[in-house]
Amino acid sequence: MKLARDEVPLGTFEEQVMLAVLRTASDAYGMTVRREIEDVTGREIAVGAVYATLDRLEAKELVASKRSTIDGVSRRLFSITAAGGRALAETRSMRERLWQGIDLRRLLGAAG
Amino acid sequence: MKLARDEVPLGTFEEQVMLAVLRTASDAYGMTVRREIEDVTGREIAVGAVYATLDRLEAKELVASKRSTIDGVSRRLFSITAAGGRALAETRSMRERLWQGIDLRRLLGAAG
DNA sequence: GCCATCACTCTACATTGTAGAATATAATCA
DNA sequence: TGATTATATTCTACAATGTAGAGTGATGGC
Repeated sequence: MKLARDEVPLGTFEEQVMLAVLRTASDAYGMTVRREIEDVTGREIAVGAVYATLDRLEAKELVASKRSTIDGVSRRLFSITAAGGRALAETRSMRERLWQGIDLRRLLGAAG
Repeated sequence: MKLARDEVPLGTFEEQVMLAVLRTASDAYGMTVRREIEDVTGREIAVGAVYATLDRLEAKELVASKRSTIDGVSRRLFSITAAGGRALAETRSMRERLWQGIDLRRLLGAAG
């Protein structure tokens, strides 16, 4: 039971959330992150899913948050930490090595 | 509680397992799939993790298996189904859209 | 028969993914 | 002013996925 949190790639949704934070840049808070994922992936996301994941990512220090009030509306703005950036990079390169050499077209063509 | 199993992208490990099945091609069974993931990603994988995931993928009909005896040794050979291929493709394109426009280099450089 | 190998199954539990109701705060307006 | 609407977040509960390690069964050599 070692749980080397390092080396373990990000979960699918964790990665989506982190990427959405990056994409919404300085305006990354719960609602915009959710909308961004919905827009880009085309599937519906529950609010709770976003915040729960954001909380867990923050606990692992892969994202950071700070309160910010704009136009009288209080928001929790998120950003990616250095460790978060590394986790994203590792997750991606690990996956790229696995996809290496796989012919997606043939995969779909073969069995339809 | 609709659970549209479609549209939901594959989990990180599910994807790794499916890719390893493709990579080991006609020799894809528990042990080789495990070894393949370990070799390519560089991290240790428990046998149980592989089989549990393979079983769940089979239940969702994303992979199929059949018994085969070679040199007196019985093995459960796995292959990717058509639906499995589509799931892989969808998972990948969904992710690619999210990564679109993100500068990994800058991401790592900025905060190190 | 006993031991070592190889492949797989089972059990149990931790982490991640998800839904939806509840709460909080400010803006609007009859 | 207090009901109403809109926005943002928190909370609760549970399902699905990820993981470890012990257990089982078959085979082959000694």
